[in-house]
Amino acid sequence: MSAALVWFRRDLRSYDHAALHHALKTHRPVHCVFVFDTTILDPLPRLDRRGEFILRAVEELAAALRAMGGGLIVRHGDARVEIPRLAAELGVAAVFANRDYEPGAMARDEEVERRLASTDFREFKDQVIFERDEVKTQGGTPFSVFTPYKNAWLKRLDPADLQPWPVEEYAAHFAPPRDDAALPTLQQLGFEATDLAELKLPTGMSGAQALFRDFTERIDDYAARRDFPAVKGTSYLSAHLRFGTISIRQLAAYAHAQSSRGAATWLAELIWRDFYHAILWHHPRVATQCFKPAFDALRWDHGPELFAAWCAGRTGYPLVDAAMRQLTHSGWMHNRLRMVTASFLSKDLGLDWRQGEAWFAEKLLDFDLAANNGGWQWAASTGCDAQPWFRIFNPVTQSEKFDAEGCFIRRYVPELAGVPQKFIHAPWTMRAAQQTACGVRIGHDYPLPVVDHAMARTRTLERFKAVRE
DNA sequence: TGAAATGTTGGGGCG
DNA sequence: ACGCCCCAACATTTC
Repeated sequence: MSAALVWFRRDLRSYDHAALHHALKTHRPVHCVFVFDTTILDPLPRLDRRGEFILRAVEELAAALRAMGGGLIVRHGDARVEIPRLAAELGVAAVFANRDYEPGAMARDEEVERRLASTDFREFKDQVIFERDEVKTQGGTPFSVFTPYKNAWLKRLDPADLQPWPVEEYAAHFAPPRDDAALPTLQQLGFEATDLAELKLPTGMSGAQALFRDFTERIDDYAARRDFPAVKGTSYLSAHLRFGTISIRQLAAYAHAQSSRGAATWLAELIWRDFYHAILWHHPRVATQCFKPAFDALRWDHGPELFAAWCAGRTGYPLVDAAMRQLTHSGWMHNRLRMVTASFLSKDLGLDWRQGEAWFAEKLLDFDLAANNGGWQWAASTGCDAQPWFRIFNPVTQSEKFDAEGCFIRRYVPELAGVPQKFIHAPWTMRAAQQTACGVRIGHDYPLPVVDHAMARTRTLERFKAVRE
């Protein structure tokens, strides 16, 4: 048996791991490596929480591999250079990795494969249940509408698709730990300490499992509770799915085995994730352009001050502002609010969805290009199976429906803490005396609405009418 | 995974 | 008793 190298990327776990399983099964000894990739990390802000989240996950991964008799080699540099160099140094016959579907990652992997020369580069499906063109229409074309995709996905699903890829039983094939496995510090990676610990977001595989265990107690209520940001209704697993500290097969298998409406609804969300990954793989152009080319002609407004107000959570619409502050404060935003704020940016402020997409990409701990892009194009009505362009969220109505008592608003917009429920969704409708009574001056302590929704709606309808068909 | 505009219906007040 | 109006409640259509 020849030696192999398993390259960890967005699959930071030591169980149910396709590349690790296949490497261990067919090679010996098997080395493991993680590269803190400077081409990815260096452009991030110094206070980005992802540096620490990844470091914590890699620490736990290294410990778990050591516990099985292996180890994790760690490099800090350009993966396109580090991986071929390490493969040559170790004299491995093959490099194993789990497939990544982002255009940039695919280009990187192709470059690595070229530089590996005679060393095999083997990639595996791991981060989704069905990848690329595995789910297609009867005519063999890719789906561009979710519901038929989901139906075909469910029909195609076989228990084998949800089986874990075992690791531990092949532990004897691990190469023993080397002496160059020391982890860099956060500072050496170029990041400053963040508030990740204060946020109490569980990290690593163990943190992911703890979150999942907690969610299994609530999954049956998911359908009924998921839309209310003040309620603990969602799984809070998104960042862990992003970095692979939990296995998609473990989650999908659990959800599929349940019979509740909540579990079925949550499984549909996991299928959305597969769907958007397939869309990005089939249509890499969506990363920078509208899925529907006709909408590339949309003339978005130029409004740097409006964009700044949106980012800062100072638009004057309480639910939008609470959501934007939740994002900055915690690196996460409730999914209902991702729709509300995305709709507000593109339909109320009239700004290019790519501006909002970029802000989310910078701020979200769970940022994933495929899902983020898909969600933004859905909200902006430029995407596949997007919401119709004339379907425009009313930020006040959404607030009344999904944060009726204003609990969520008051949590993130303390200026409005004293505003009575009757006015919490539209505080500018209070008379001066009422504002004084509840301790806030609208336009002074908290902004007046930066746009009028009714007028903005009319403008958006005109904007889209100009380019429809 | 909307909301607004418009249309319809039916109960109650009233002359 | 009856027609008329008002308007809430619901349904449909339009964007």
